[in-house]
Amino acid sequence: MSPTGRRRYVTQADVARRAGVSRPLVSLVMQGSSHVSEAKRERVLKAAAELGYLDNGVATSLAGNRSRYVIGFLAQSLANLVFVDVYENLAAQLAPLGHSVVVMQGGFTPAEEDRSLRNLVTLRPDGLVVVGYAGSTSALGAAVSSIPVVAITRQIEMDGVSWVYSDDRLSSELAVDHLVRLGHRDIVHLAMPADIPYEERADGFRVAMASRGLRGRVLFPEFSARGARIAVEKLISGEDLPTALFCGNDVLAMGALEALSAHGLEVPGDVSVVGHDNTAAAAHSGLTSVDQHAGEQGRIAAGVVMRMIESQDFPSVTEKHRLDPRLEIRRSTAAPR
Amino acid sequence: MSPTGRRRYVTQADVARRAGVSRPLVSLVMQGSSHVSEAKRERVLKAAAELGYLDNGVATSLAGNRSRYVIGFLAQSLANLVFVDVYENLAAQLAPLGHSVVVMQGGFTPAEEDRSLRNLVTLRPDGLVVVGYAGSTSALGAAVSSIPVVAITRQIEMDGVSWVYSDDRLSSELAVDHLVRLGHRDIVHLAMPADIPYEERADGFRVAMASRGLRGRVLFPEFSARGARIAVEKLISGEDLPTALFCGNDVLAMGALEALSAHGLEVPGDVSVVGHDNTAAAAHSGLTSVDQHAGEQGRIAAGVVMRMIESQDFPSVTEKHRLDPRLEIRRSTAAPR
DNA sequence: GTGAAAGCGCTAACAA
DNA sequence: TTGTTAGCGCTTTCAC
Repeated sequence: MSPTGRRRYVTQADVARRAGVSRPLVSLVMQGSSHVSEAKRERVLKAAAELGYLDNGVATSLAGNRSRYVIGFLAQSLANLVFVDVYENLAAQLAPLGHSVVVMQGGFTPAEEDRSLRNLVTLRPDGLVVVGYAGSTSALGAAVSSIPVVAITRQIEMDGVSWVYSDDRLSSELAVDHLVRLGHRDIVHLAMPADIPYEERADGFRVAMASRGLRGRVLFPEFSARGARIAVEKLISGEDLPTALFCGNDVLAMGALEALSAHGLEVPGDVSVVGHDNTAAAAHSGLTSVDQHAGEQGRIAAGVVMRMIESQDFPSVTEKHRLDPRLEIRRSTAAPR
Repeated sequence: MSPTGRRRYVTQADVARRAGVSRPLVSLVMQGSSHVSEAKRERVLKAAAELGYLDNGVATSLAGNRSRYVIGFLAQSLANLVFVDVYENLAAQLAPLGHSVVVMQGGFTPAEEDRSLRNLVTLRPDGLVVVGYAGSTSALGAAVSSIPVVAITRQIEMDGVSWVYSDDRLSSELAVDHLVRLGHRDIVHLAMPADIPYEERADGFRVAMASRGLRGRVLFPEFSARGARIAVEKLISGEDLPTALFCGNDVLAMGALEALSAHGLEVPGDVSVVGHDNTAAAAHSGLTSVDQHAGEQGRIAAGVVMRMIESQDFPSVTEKHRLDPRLEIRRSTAAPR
């Protein structure tokens, strides 16, 4: 025990001593090098097991390891299941290869996102995946100058940044098309905040409505289920209720459903509701929702980071992937009365 | 650019050169030491900003920094909002102090949990918070021998491990008491899997029922909303439906609600349903649910890790916190018909 | 208040 | 196949 009371982890030096070999030899064994005699390899492995050796990724990283990567994952919010979906698929793809992904939550303000990004970069990950990034591009630029970055959900045009993106304008087009075909003409869009970069969802809605000769109303509630609930309650009490609601994401849609049911209004009888992201919440509540293939985006991102990390001439090589969303129709949408 | 195409991050040496000071002086400034002249401090800060210096937590950690901690957070599942709730409160508590928390997802099998734990420990965090830990205690022991660990949701009696725990037996007692008072006598418990350590929830249910002279049935569905749905469908088709369902957590409860509504059964008219964790999902669907104060657990854990890290004689000092859950009553429960 | 020197645990040339 | 020697970027004595 050291003076501070902290115990030391077992190091490769400890293992080497016990196995009666040199220190670097232990390193070779740990990296799975094939240039080690079977006898020594076994001695080293045995000693390591006996001592309870746990490799020190910090030292490894400092020394410049190039075999097991750690990927940083910056999620705007962990409370939103789409992001978790992306993460799980990304991690599942990378884990079998021996790489790990560490997560940090950003936030909804650029300041929070910047702070989290810095904290994450401090760990010197070999690559970065950001999803729903709302931070400053300058902060991203600083990271990018040294490691590969892939942005999900945003098309960030920057040297060294790849992106995987589901077409948000098409999302809105799909939702509007579905509702209009059912016979709706008065549709309100509960949008994501304008300051976090999902403006294409709202723009797409306006365009989709306009192209059909309809005028769509766009509301910007506070970004939470509660905010959506309040916004919808205002519509109800103002007798300004449309026949359909298209929500920027499922979280907002949940709030809308709550408000509607609290006021005795039926879905889809009185109001049809469409969400976005097709999360578990949507499935549970029978919500029609736009699916942006979050899992697939995570899987694609895994491939992209790996290729970027191993590319000989980063940051000049970037990839851009655009996916087409699709609509999952459930019982929350029907023809208006 | 190095031969591999990777650019180098700006180091303190670069900053020192530019500011015309020695290398260690930059280190002092970065740590906010007060033993630096104002003039040099400014020169250093200016140079750092111009160069875009980002501190290297890896090197810092290796060198044995003791001022900004990184806490590892191992969550069984990020798709379960209770865990996210714990994380957010923990992080919110630590962030203002300059510490950061990195997240890794474990899993539902000991093997997965062990692997994630190792990956996390590899980053050499200054402390560890595990929630819903289902891994082997030996793997935990290896980590624990060097850093403070606090377990949430589990009472792990081990040297160097503190815990924060909401009384799971009481949870079941609260749920059963509520339902029995309403007049229910036939209650089924959809339990969490027996192999991940939540057996106290099921045990508590059995005890609570027995003490009232009732025999409670306990089912172990596959651990997912889908598993619960299938289990409840089986009850329905077997005409074996109780008047009330107490679910091990809200995810299972969501599945139960789905199955019920799919078969035209009313909640609470035909069946009352109680969940556990009082997540956003419960709030959205009007589900009565046991609240285990997840946020509060996260906040407490933050204090505990900090005290343990700064304790002079870790691992001898551990703390144990037990909370009393409470029942949040919503519209999913009522007297049986 | 500031600089010089040593070392954290590991990997990567290079020799042997 | 193995050992030797440096050095990653930082903090920390310890002198000055």
